[in-house]
Amino acid sequence: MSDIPTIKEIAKRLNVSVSTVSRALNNHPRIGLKTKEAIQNLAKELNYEPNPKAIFFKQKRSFVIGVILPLIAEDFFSKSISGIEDAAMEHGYTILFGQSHDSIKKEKTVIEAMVKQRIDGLLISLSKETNRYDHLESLDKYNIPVVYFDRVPPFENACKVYCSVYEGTEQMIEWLFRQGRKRIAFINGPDGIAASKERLKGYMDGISKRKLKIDMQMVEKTDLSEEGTQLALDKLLALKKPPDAIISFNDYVHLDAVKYAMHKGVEVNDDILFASYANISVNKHAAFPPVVSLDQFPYQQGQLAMNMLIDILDKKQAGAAVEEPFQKIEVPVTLVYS
Amino acid sequence: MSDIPTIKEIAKRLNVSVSTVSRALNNHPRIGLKTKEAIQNLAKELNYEPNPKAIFFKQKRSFVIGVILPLIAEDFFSKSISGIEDAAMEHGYTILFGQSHDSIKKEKTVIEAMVKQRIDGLLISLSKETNRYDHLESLDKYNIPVVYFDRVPPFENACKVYCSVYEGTEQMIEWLFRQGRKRIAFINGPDGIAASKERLKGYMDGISKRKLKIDMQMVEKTDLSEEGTQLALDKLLALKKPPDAIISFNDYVHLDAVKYAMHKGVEVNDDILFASYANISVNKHAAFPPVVSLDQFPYQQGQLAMNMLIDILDKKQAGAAVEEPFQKIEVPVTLVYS
DNA sequence: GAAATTTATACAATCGTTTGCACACTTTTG
DNA sequence: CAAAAGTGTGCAAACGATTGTATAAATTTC
Repeated sequence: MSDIPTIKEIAKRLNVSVSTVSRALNNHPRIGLKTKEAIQNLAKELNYEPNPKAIFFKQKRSFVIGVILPLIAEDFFSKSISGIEDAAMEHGYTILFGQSHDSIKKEKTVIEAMVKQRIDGLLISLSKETNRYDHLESLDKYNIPVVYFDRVPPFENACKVYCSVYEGTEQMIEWLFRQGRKRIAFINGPDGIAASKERLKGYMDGISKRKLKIDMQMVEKTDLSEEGTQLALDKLLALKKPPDAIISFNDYVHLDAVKYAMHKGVEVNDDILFASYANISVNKHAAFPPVVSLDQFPYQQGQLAMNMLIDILDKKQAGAAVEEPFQKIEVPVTLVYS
Repeated sequence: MSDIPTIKEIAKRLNVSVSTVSRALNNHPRIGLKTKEAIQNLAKELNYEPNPKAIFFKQKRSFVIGVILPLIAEDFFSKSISGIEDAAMEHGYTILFGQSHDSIKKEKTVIEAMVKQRIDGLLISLSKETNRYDHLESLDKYNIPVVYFDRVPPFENACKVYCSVYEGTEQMIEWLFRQGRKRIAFINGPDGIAASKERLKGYMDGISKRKLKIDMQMVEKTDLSEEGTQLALDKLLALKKPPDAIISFNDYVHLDAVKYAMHKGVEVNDDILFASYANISVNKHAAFPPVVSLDQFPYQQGQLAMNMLIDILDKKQAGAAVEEPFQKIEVPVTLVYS
C-alpha cells in the first residue's frame, strides 16, 4: 500500500539533500564514504527503483520499444516475439506490443498510440495490406528509429531483417528433384502480396536451373481458405499428367491440401510428395506433415532485429554519426525433413 | 527530424504563458475565445501531442498496463492477447508485454521489469510452475491492481476471470453419452497442475451423474509429449473392454492420439469418438479434428479481464472506495462439434 | 598561520504539464 | 460612482531525477 520510494524520501530520512542521494546512488566520487554507504543501504532496504518516467525527462529515452506484428496467432510471429522479447530484456528494454491484424488502418492506429507513448524505437513486420508508407512518416519526423522485420518494405532506405525465401524455394525444388520428382507443382498464395511473388520467382528459377520445362498449369493459387486450396488441388489432380510433388504456400495450406488429397484417394507422400513453408509447430502433431518444410527461424530473426534496433538506439544516444545508416540482414533458411 | 512539439513552444510562438496554453488545450472556461482558438489551431498545425511521461508525473498514471502470459505460441493465449489488446486500445491504454514461458523465475523477472516501468496495472495468466506467490507481493505493496486470467491463483482475495472447465467436462460426457457411448476414457495431463485436477473432477462427476461406473482403468495421463500420449493410448487400447470414446487433455494431445490411433488401425471417430479441449485453430485444417471440443473463448476472456482491470483503475483514480474488492467472472464454455 | 587546495555537501535549474493563486482589467450592481 | 462580481491571463510550485555551480569545512602547502 505504500508508495514506491523516491529519492526525496531517502533524502528526508537521512537529512541530506536530494542531489547528494542521487550522486551517492550513481557512485559519484565526490560523496563521502559514510554518507554513500548510509544512502545505498537505505535505498536497498526500501527497495528503491528510479522512476523511468522521470529519467525520461532528462535523458529523453524511455527504454521502451514498440513491437507491431501482423497476427500473433500465426505460428511464425508467436515464435519470433520470444526472440524479440529475450533480446530486449537482455538489454534492459521493455516492449510495447500491438497487432495490425493485417490491416493498414489498424497498423496506423497502433503506430500513433506508440508514438504518443514516446517509444524509443519501433520494430515492425508490415501488414499484408500495407502498400503505402505515409503512416510511418511520423516516426521519421520524430526521429524514432525503425527496424523492419520479415515483412519488409520494398524501398532501400530502411533497416531490415528478413530471410531468403527465394533461395529456399530453389533448394526445395533441388531436393525434390533429387528424390526423383520431375513434375513439381506449386500452390501459391494470392497474387499481389510480396510473399507470393518471391516464392513464384524462386519456383520458376529453381525449375529452370534443373533444365526442367516451366509449365504454368502446374502453378495454381489459393486465397488461403480451405475451399480455395481444394479448388487448386482439384485442378492439379485433373491434369493429364498430374504432379508427383506439390509445394504449398505455407503449412496451413499444406494441411488443407493433404486433408483433401487423402479424401480424394491420393497416397500422400507416396504418389505425391508434399512440401511446404514455415515449419509450424503443429507439424509435430500432424498425421501428414510436409516431407520437407522451409524453416525461417522466427526466434533468431526476432532476436537479430531487436539487437539491430538496440544497437542503433545506443549509437544514437552516444551521439555517434551512424556510419551505415541502413543495415540489412538476410537470414539463411533451412530445409526441415520429417 | 524535428522534435515533438511541446506546450512551451506553442507558448513562445504565440507570446502567451504555458499555463494559458495548457488551459486552452484542456478547454478551460476562463480562457478567452480568440486566445483559445489561436492556440488550438497552432497545436493542430504542429501536430502537438502531450507527453505522457510528463503527465504521469502529475497524475501518477502512465496508461500502460502490463500483460504477462505463459506462452504466446499456445493457440489459446495468442487469441486472448487480441481481446486484451482491443479492450486496452479502446480505453486509451497501451500494453507492455512479456511471457513467462511457464517458468516462475522468468515470471518474477518480467514482473520486476514492469514494476520498474511503473505500469498502472497488471493482467497475468500464471505459469504452470507457479505455486508460490511472493513474487507478486511487490505489486500489492506498490498498490498496482492485478487481474488474474485463465490460470488463476487458488486463493480468494484476488480479481479473476476464468472459465468453468469443470462444467464443460460434464457437458462433454453428457453429450458423448447421448451418442450412445458408455465406455468413455480420459487422457489427462500431468498430476499436480490445476488444469488436470479440474478436468478429472468434471470427468468423475460427469460419469457418476450418468449412473455409469467410474473405472480408473479408463483414466490415463500423459506428460504432454507425443510418446507420453502414445503410451497412454496403448494402455487404453489394451484393455479387455477398450473405450468407445476418448477425451484428451487438450487438442495437441488429441492430435497425437489420433495420429497414433490411425497408425494402430483404429477407425477414428467411428470405433472410438475423440473429444478434446481448447478448440485450437489448426483443428480447421486437421484431418481428424475432435468430434467435440471445448471452446474456452480466449478472445472474450481476455477482453473481460482487461475491462475489469481498467474499471478498477478508473475507480481507483476517481478515489472511490472499491465496494467489491475482489471481482470474479466465470466465463461459460461451449461445446464445438465438427 | 594565512593562502591554496581538496573534500563533502547543498542549492537551483531543468525536463513538460497541470493547477491554485494572484493580479489586472472590464462589467455589473446598488 | 464606488464596491462587487466576472473575465482573461500570468506566476510559481509540483511531480522525480540529474547536474553545473556555489559554499562550507577540512586539509595541505609554503
